[in-house]
Amino acid sequence: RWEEERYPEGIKWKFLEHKGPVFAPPYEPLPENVKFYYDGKVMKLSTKAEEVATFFAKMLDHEYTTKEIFRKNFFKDWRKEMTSEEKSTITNLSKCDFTHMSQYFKAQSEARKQMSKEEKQKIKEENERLLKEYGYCVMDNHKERIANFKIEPPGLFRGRGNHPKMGMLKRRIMPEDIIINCSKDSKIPAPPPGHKWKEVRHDNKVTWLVSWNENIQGSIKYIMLNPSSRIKGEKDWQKYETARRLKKCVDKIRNQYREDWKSKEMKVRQRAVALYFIDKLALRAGNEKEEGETADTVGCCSLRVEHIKLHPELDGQEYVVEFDFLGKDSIRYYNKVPVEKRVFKNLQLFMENKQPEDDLFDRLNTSILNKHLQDLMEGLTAKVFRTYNASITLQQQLKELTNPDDNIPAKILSYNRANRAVAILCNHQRAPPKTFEKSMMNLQSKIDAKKEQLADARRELKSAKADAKVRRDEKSKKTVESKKKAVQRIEEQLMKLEVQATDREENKQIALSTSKLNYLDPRISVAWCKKWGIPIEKIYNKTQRDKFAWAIDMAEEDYEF
DNA sequence: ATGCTCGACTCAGAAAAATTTAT
DNA sequence: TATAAATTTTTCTGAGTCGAGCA
Repeated sequence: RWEEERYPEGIKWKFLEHKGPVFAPPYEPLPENVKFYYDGKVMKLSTKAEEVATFFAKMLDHEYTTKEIFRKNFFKDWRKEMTSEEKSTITNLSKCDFTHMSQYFKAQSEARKQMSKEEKQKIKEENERLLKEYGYCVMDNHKERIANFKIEPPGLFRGRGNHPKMGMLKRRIMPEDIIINCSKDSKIPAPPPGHKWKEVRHDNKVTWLVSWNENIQGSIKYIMLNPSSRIKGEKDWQKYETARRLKKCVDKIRNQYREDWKSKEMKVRQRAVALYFIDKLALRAGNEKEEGETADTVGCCSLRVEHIKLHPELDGQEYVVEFDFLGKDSIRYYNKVPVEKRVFKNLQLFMENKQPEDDLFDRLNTSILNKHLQDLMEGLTAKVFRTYNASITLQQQLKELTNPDDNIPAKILSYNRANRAVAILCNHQRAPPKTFEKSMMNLQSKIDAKKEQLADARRELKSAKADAKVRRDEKSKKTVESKKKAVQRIEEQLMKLEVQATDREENKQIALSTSKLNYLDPRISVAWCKKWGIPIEKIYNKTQRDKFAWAIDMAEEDYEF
């Protein structure tokens, strides 16, 4: 079994064979009748300029294309692709008219939807062929699914939030950009005809199969294995085992940081307050970021004075800290938290004589914090607290919310509520679905209809009972029984709908999947399912069952995180 | 020691695609 | 029963974390 350690320190595999990546399809120029207009006049673009223009045209309905930075970055990069003639003509983006191009793409996608069954089937088969050929590799003795075997196509960079590089051109990746990683004794993948790989290497200290440099941030991108693979699953399992080790010593660590709030050293106090936030609020570590290269977001260690407000008293509570900042992916974190007096006093001290844009923890960074954590427990880092607190919260909430007498849908509602508690803790949010209001109304009208149906069924039952009382024969007794069953069935259906409505309403802006996939020890969920006889499919879909296969056959109903 | 950069990996929500349900 | 709408699942790729290596 792969759960057992089989590799020497740092060695990730002994044998690795794969077919290399799938490249983005080449650009297909627009048909002659699709026009681009500049300053009201038709203009035929060179192929390169046209390709980049289509990227913009395809996004025309998106809010991005109205943003100043997006337009500026796009225009700058687009001009680099133009011929000198085009460059001298096209000098103002506002005079460019992409609407015809945009309409053409909309018509295309409409046509795609209207394709016949046979055509759709053909495309499906082609995708399956591609997956079969390029979607798998052999790592040691297993055939494993590859996560992202397709190279990202060229396009316009879309950052999250207020990203300074939004709209820049993401260039096309060629075989000459690609580094292949595989074992020496494997069949080396062949580059496309007429091309060469940048490099072929044989590094079994890393898990990736393919890498390339990306031109926006200058970072490296990788092709790696699917979460269902041994190499990812084993790592995932280890992550939860580390979090369980933290469970054993978390009380000691908490006592320690509470002591440190009183330390003579500023650095130690800051470390202790930051750790308290990470533990209590499940904040991310907060590495420093290069200014101007990315959106302005922060985590715990990079919090600035402007991100918190101190309220000696607020709404009847003492010592309230009000957090308001943008975290990962520019998701807003807003929270009012009552804290211990010592924490409050320390925060006042840290903020003394500082400007709003100054660091709150000026003597602290993630490296200092993680070094300290390493001393407290082997393998302990800031993110382990998130995993630990998420998993322990799920376990405890499940214990609290599961009612043994509930039916399966009600128990699943309890599960979702426990999951939701974790998502809220971790601040996993989503944009409310576009159709949310409408979908709630539909559900409500279904509930109303069901209620009426129930009332009818009850009336029928009543009259059947009266009838049976008079006639006192077998046949009318049977009628009563069947009417009773009908009422019960409808009651159950109604209840199911009401549960669904509650669940959906509570879930409006909460994203459950991130915590489910990355923070909750799956063995807790598996054990809960076993304990209450809930089919695992009700909790995990196919992908999730594949990812958590290790937990599904490992955990028994008495598993404790 | 310390700080900085880079590489490799995990984690993140949006969007597209597939599937299910309603009409 | 075909089509459209709603919902769920999968894909996509950007955004973090964290440790190693180097000056």
